[in-house]
Amino acid sequence: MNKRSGIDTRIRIIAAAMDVFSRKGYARASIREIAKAAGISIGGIYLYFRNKEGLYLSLLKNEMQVSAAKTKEIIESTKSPAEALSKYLEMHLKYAVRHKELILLHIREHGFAFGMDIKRRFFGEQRQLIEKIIARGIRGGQFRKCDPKETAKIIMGALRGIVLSMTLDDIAVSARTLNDFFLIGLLNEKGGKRK
Amino acid sequence: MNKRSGIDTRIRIIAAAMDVFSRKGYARASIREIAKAAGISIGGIYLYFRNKEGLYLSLLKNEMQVSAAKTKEIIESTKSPAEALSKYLEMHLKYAVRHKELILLHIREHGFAFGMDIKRRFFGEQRQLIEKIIARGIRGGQFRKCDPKETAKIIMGALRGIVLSMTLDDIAVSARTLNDFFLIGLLNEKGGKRK
Amino acid sequence: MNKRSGIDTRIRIIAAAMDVFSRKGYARASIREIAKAAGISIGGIYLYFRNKEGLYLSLLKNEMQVSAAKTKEIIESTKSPAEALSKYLEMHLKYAVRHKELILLHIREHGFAFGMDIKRRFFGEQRQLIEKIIARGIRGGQFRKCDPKETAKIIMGALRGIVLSMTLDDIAVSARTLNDFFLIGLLNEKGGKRK
Amino acid sequence: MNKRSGIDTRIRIIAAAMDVFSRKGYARASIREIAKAAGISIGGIYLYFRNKEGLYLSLLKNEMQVSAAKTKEIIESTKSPAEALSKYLEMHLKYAVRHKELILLHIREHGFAFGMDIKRRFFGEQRQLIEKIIARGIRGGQFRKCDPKETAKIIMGALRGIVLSMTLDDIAVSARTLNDFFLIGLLNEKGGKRK
DNA sequence: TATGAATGAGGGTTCATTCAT
DNA sequence: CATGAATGAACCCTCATTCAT
Repeated sequence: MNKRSGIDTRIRIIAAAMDVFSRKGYARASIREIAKAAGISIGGIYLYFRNKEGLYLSLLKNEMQVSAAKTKEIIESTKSPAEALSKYLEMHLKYAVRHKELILLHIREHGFAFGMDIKRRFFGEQRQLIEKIIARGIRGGQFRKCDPKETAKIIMGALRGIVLSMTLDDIAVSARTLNDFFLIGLLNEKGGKRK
Repeated sequence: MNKRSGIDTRIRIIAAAMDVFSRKGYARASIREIAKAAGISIGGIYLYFRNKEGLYLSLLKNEMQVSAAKTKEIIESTKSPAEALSKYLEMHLKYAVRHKELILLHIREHGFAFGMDIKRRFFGEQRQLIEKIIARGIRGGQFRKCDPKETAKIIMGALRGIVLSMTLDDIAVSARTLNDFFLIGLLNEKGGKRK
Repeated sequence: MNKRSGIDTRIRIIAAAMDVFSRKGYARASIREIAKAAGISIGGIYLYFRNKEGLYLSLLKNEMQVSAAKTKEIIESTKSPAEALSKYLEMHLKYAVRHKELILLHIREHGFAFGMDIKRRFFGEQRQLIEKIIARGIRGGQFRKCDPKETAKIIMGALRGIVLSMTLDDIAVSARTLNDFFLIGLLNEKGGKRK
Repeated sequence: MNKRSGIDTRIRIIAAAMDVFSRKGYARASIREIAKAAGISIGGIYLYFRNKEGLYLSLLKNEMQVSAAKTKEIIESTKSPAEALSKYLEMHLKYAVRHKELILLHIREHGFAFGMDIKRRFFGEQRQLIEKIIARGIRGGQFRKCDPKETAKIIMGALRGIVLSMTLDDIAVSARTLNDFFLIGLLNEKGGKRK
């Protein structure tokens, strides 16, 4: 009945899909429910997305683009490696608190036939960013000597796990404690005093 | 083809279920496929398990019991807190490498309506073990002062995430690096040299 | 073949369900068969009825509403108690002839977990109507003295049984004979000559 | 484990089947449950009965034979037609009270593909007995003139219905009231006083 | 663009029946 | 005689997808 721009409708579908997918997971979410949540007809969904898989993929791409952009911006605008790392951790923690379910969704559906490549590329890029920060920190003498690649992997994984635990086990982790944990092991003694 | 011992059949079903659940996740796994993989008829499954949920739960309980027993044994047979923590990390890492898919399965299905209580209890117990080790380490002066509970949470979460990353992203993490990362932040300077 | 009005489809499903349920009984009737008989797909049934039980209940409610309305109208438009009873018997007999299978269905499924309350209420109401007629007849001196409630129960039951026998045993009972049988026993000697 | 005579086992199966069929109806009764109730294995049932249908048929035949014999005996041992009819009604009423569920079972499963012929024959025979009594009563001047066949049909049907109502609607009907209802209409004025 | 009735494959589950022991 | 594990067809139901309107 209401004339709405196609763009608007598309956005509303994605928002609805996020909600439903997050609550139910991919398999248990139904197009019917997404359509209802989006205030559109079942068939309407298929005007904007090829199929359920396509809808999920759109979601995923969207999320990761936004996240990647935010990450890049934050990191590039910060000089000190320690501070950059701190900010990176903080950002992910804040994001996790706000988007618990979405994070859980993507982790759950990881290993899913489709979307794997997208996720792998995203995590790969994120890891390289961390790697660069660490390498920079070592070169500048702020961080102790270690393999930047290995350490980046561990940091990425550990962060992911902590965020996951917060979501799954309803555990609160303070940004401060998290920061301590990640940085104390990294910082050189002399530079060991956090800002 | 007919007539096999009940125990044997039960084991074969569980093995098949592990395989299929791990590859597909709970929702996408079908009893039909599990039955075929187990070389049994559809109805046969229901002679050994009440339903799909019961089958999954059996898997879960089994896994967690074994894992809990192993953990306890390892930790209790070790004196030094640092060493105990090291062994704990190493055990989980080894286990993760061997049971990638199963770990992914349980993480995926965490937050699932059923099985939640089992998982929460298991993780709770594991966390308490770590907590005790840390507290012991602090009392003994080997670990720096920190909140044992908070730190245990972080270690548990981080370890889970690293194991997850190894599985999802096909990333290898050496036990040595992992150990460094977790312990350096924890050890006091004087005890800072790893064994 | 595609696209028919929703109302039309609903009616066709109910008709098909009546047919199949009547021939097979509730448990042995399959949704597949009803769908085929209605010229609709399996899933189509579920667009109009919540489930098999809901479909049966719809049938039941429909039938009983129509029947109750007809009964009330007939009885209220008749002055003489004897005549009212006659008409009531006649109506049920005629109805039974036309809807053999449906009657059998409802009798069969009586005592069924669901629908019990609906049926009990319906039969209760019908019995009260008969009770009133009898009481009126006794007060007016047309019927011999007897317990109206007891007698109403017996008449209701007897009628149900006769209708059932007609259906099950393929026996024809003339309205005239039935009338004689039920009324001669009730009328006083003076009123013993039927109208 | 226990050695039991085949006959004994057969009887126990039939008793168990009566119980389960009565409570659940044919379709919803499971061989598994009957076997358990009979204290025998699933396969054991099939040593005594060809299949589920055969088991039900055996039950049916058994019931009807016993019932037919009892009926015949009672009626033939009674001289007065009115008394014979009274006794017939009383017997069925008593039987109905004791075997509610079984009666319901047979009515429910009437119209069932198999067993139809058995039931029809049984009811036919019973009706002929009533017919003979009525004819005898008319010839002897105790009963008013009426069509014996028609009336027998109605009596049989009515009785069945009343018994059914007692079962389904949990309604109690006293033998006395029933007797009055059936006989008063039949008796001539002069013979109007029941024994 | 938008609708929603219709489709039908495929899901979990049950259960009469068979058969090696 | 007796067992009960095993079978597989058939059940009810869901849901992604299509298409006439």
